[in-house]
Amino acid sequence: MTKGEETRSAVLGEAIAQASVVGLRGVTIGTLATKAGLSKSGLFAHFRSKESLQLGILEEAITRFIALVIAPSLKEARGKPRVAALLGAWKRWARSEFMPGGCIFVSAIAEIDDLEPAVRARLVEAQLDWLDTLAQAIRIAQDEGHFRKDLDATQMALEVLSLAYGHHLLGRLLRLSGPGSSERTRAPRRTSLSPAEIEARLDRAITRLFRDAQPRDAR
Amino acid sequence: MTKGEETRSAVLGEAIAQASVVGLRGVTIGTLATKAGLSKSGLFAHFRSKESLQLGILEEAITRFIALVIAPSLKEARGKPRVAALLGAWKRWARSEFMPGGCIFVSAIAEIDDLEPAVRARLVEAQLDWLDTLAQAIRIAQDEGHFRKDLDATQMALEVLSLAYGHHLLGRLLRLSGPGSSERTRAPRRTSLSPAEIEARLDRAITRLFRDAQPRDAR
DNA sequence: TCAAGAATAGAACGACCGTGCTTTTATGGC
DNA sequence: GCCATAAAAGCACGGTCGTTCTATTCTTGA
Repeated sequence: MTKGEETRSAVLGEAIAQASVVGLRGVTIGTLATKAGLSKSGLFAHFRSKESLQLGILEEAITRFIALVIAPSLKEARGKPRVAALLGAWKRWARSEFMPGGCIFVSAIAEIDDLEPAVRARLVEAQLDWLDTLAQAIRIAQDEGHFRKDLDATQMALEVLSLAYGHHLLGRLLRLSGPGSSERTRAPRRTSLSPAEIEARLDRAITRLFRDAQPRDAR
Repeated sequence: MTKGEETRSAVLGEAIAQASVVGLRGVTIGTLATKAGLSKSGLFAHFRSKESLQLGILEEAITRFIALVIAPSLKEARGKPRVAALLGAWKRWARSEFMPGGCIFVSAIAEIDDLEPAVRARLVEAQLDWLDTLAQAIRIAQDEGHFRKDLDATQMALEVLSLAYGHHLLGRLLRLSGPGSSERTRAPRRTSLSPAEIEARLDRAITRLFRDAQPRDAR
């Protein structure tokens, strides 16, 4: 790998971290350059525009997603184990140390309205692929007899992904509201919810989904 | 209402629309002033800092949320009807015409990492209140015998909200990927998903949740 | 080893950001 | 209808944004 490619990929690593926190739009060339130990123009030379930088970040994230989530799971046994592996890998992905702000795709989807059209299109493509992968794994699980035949695989994939994304959002909401929050006075007997709680409850929800998806005679 | 209060609230209305699209952080004083037909400094005088503007936007959104979602639903009959009303009102809320970018809270939660601490704290407070309201309504439904006694109300509230937020994100992801997207070639037989589809599937998921929550003898 | 070319730095640009200060204009109670 | 006061505009500031152009330093293959 040539020197240029090397720094470019190092920059993208930093950029992913930054984007996961402040969003794709919030990644600033100046700040990114400083963090990466480059001058603004030195960094800029690698990407010839901000849009192309954003596309580069997204592409790098997609590559890592495939390597860390999709590929290992596809090596698992067909059927329920593979579906479970996909979800387990995603949960690990969502708290990867290289994305301190959580899953970069969730952030990007939330800010989709003001993304450059090309970036938005690529994001949609990637998410549809991911959804399709999930649905396909579920269909295979149906064929294997692990899940009910009359199950709607698309529906289940969508539910499971929604639960994951929703819990991810809510978990981060609480993670960043530590004991420093001004007044703990009000709100007397409030629903107990810590980030760890939320993760456990996501597990519970998915477990229930899986149980419901099993053939009747297996329940 | 004095003139100042009048324009202030008009500005906040515009600001909510803007924030739902570009996020709280993306709301710029200059752009907002232009949209509202004011000069930058004229608008700035109403809020003495950007942080206080953001807090004002959030507070106004919370007020509207209570008026449009919480209050009407609490007038519904105790039990399942009230829970259903809350969810129905939320779905209407999420596509209110005054929030062209979708639910402002979902956007805000996604960008929570880089919100001013005070704004973040208020957002957390509001979301916990909302979650609590939902859980409480579910508990009442249990007392009324509409839902199983051994149900975990917090768990169900979290699941339902996660599904709503997750579907909201994914629905918007597709809504903004109209027929203009460059290449429709690849990805041959892809899972059929339009925004309307997604909303219908959210309904299906919630219906299933409700059915599972009913006492066994009612199923 | 040395030159060709890649990689980076430096300085500058116009535009917009949030925020103060001063001045002008509109409002509303007497 | 006048006038104290509220509301809005005008203007200027230091900073940062993305981007361009030029100059310098480093890589690398013959």
